[in-house]
Amino acid sequence: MDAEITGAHPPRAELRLPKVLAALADPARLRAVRALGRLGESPCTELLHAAELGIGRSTFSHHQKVLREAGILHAEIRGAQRVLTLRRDDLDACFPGLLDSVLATDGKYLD
Amino acid sequence: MDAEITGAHPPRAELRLPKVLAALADPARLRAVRALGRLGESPCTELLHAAELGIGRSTFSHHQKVLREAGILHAEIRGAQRVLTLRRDDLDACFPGLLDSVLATDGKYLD
DNA sequence: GAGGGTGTTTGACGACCATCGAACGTCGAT
DNA sequence: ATCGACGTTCGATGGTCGTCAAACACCCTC
Repeated sequence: MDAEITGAHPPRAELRLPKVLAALADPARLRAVRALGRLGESPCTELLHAAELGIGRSTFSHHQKVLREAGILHAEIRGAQRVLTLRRDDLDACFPGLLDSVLATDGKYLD
Repeated sequence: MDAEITGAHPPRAELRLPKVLAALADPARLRAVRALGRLGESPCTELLHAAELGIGRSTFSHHQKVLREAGILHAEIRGAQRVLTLRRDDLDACFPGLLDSVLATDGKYLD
């Protein structure tokens, strides 16, 4: 049965800018978010490969948790896998222009 | 004689998004940047008080250095004090919309 | 129900970070 | 020359972070 990850997603009113910025500040997480922005949605392992992060599964799991707890992405259990999506509506409501800016930034300014 | 702080300000082409985000992710630095956005320009001590950071001078000096090395602000020696300004043009050129978003975010999403 | 794929959790380790106080250098004014 | 305001630098401390490997839990399929 499909299900939410209860308790792990902060509601919109509890999003905080410093936490969001800190979550986006790590190069691996930033690449994952930008890849997810292109893909629309993606299971963890698929995103791990698509973003070419060069890190292990457990480390990615940690990053995914940080992004989730910052309110940046949403995880939904679908069958055997967790499908990740960006929380575009909530981010745009709280921090207008921030996500668009991060997704649109030229790749030459990444590393 | 008035002077630049040579060597401490990265040129526009060397700005990096993870570094900028990391610099903005600290609550004290974020408040300082937002206060500086309101003031336009400000000497260190004045900004330290205007932003109500609750930290000492040496700690503020450290934060100012982090922001400067990330390319977020510019420091100019004017007489006995350092006058700080945001590098709006460079930030807007590299990360369109980012600074505006950070400055415009509602204060209720800060802490 | 056995097996393979998927992702999490735990413990550990090294690196980095925010903070402070004290000492220092510099500038303008007295 | 001395003084006070301004800001930096240094060393130390306590906390947080990114990474990994190993072990675990879950789900789907055969």
